[in-house]
Parts: sequence; structure tokens; C-alpha cells
Amino acid sequence: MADYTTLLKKNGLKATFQRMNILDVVEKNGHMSIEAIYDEVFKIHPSLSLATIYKNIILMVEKGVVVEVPITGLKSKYELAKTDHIHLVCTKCGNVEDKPYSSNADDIFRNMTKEENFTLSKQQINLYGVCGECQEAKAS
Amino acid sequence: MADYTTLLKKNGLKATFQRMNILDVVEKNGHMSIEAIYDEVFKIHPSLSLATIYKNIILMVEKGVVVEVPITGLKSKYELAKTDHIHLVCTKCGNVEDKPYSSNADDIFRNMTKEENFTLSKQQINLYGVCGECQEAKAS
DNA sequence: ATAATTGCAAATTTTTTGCAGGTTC
DNA sequence: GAACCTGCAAAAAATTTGCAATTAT
Repeated sequence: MADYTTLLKKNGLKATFQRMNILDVVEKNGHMSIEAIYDEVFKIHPSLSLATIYKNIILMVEKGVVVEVPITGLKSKYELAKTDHIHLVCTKCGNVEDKPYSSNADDIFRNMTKEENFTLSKQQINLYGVCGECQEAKAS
Repeated sequence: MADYTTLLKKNGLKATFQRMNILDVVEKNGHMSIEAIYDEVFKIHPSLSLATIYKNIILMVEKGVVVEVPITGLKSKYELAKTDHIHLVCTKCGNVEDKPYSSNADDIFRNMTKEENFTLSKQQINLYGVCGECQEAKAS
């Protein structure tokens, strides 16, 4: 388990049991909706309320500890903040997989926005399709 | 005004006054939230209900006439379906601008997903930052 | 004529809020 | 001990649904 205490304090947030659990669950599961976080955290800490999840996710997104990943046709998912990367979103099972960001593509977007006089701060790339597992499932 | 009658019929939908108005407003304004569509259509056709906007947007997204554009921190916006392109999202004013898709970037993503055995169907690229206009506004 | 669509109102779901009691630093 | 957080329950906002009347083909 990563050092969430430091991470939270560095961002001006108190290191509560609730926040630690949220971060832990999100880190372990990758990309989670609010509901999914609640269901998962509930197993460990049944008294943790849904309102607390909402409050904390909103707060931690503001502070940049957590990132919202909005996805076509689904509720937004949340992940721990890390360097930009690409999301492969399976339209069958809804799973989201991370892929490292090609520096090549990065250059293209930086140049494009520079020409536009647009101050680029964050890139979000979602590629939608059917993942390998779902293709096999269909074939069988 | 484009030929929405044909567009709708081609997709198995009746060409109602309501749908024509929704499409017209979305085409003219570019990227709109459900609420924004409602407010705009209301001016022309005050009896058109919010429920009808919901039903039709959902239906037209299913049929591929309209596309959902989910955006971090905002409600989803909707646009007419067209070839893939990039969205420059201004985090100050919330405006979304379209940029043509670089075939160069397209190649990178196609190759990446091919290696993954991922059947790519749709690409969604949002670049977040501050647009030229908002930078000038801040400077003054 | 038929099947699809609309608008309304009600139901449901999702998200936000206020505040008393508890916790972290 | 001060400021911050939590959990509850209630409120507000967003979305969906059922159905009778209307409209497109």
C-alpha cells in the first residue's frame, strides 16, 4: 500500500481512514465509478457513507490527487493521478486499460495547440473498441 | 438548414418537428449539453418537453446520428456525427473547438491498438487548456 | 390504418447540502 | 483546541418511465 498519508498531506488534506481506503481501492482496481468505489469500500468499512465518497472524490479531483475519466455511454470513472496515458475502453465489457502515451503523439498535439495559441494543460485520449477478451468470448 | 429529413429516415427515425429542431440547434451551436439544447429549442418551440429531448438524444446517439462528447468536470455535450476530430476544451469558459484529426496521430493509434488485438471503432481526443480568448481576457 | 412519437406528471436515480458529533494535527 | 471531516437524513437536481393523445408514413 502506497504512502497515501504523505500524498494527502502534501495536498493539504487530512489523512483520514476514509480517504486512505478510497485511494487504496481506486489504486487496486484502476478505473472506478463512484458506485463501484462505494461498493468496494463498503466491504472494508461498511459505515462509510456514499456522501463521503462524493465529497472526497470531488475534493481530491480539485487537489489533483485523483483524475476524472469521462467515458461515452458510461458514468465517469476515477483513477489516481499519474502521467498522461491512453485509455482503451472496451464497449462490450466496459473495462478500461491504460497504455503508455506515445511521445510521438504528444508532439503532434503540442504543436497543434501551440499554433492555436491554446495553453495545453491536459490530454485525454480514449480509444473505443472491443478488447481481446471480449472478442474471444464472442467467437466461442 | 441541412436535410435532416433524409438523415433521420436513413436511420429509421421519423422526421418529426421536434427532432428537426434538436438537430438544427445542435448543428448551429456545435457542442451542447442537454440543458442547453432544451433552452435553445424552447425559444422556437416552447411546448417541446425536456423528456422529449432526453428520449431523442438517447435514440439518436444509438442510431449514430448524434455523438456524445463527455468532458471532465462538465456534463456531456452532444454534436452531430461527423468524421473523427479533436476537441480543444477551454477550462476557463467551457467552450469546445473542433480541430481536424491529424492522419499522423491516427496511424499511431491504429498501430498501437492493432498490436493489442483491440478492435478500434472510435477515437476520442480531448485537449484541455485555456483558449486564446480567455488568455487575452485574463491579461487585460 | 398503423406504428412511432410526444408531452405530461409521477417515479426513480443521482448528487448535493446542513449540521451535530467525531477526528486529525 | 481549532479546523477539518464524517455520517446521517433531507433536499435538490438529473434522468427515466407509463400512458393517453397526437402525428408521420
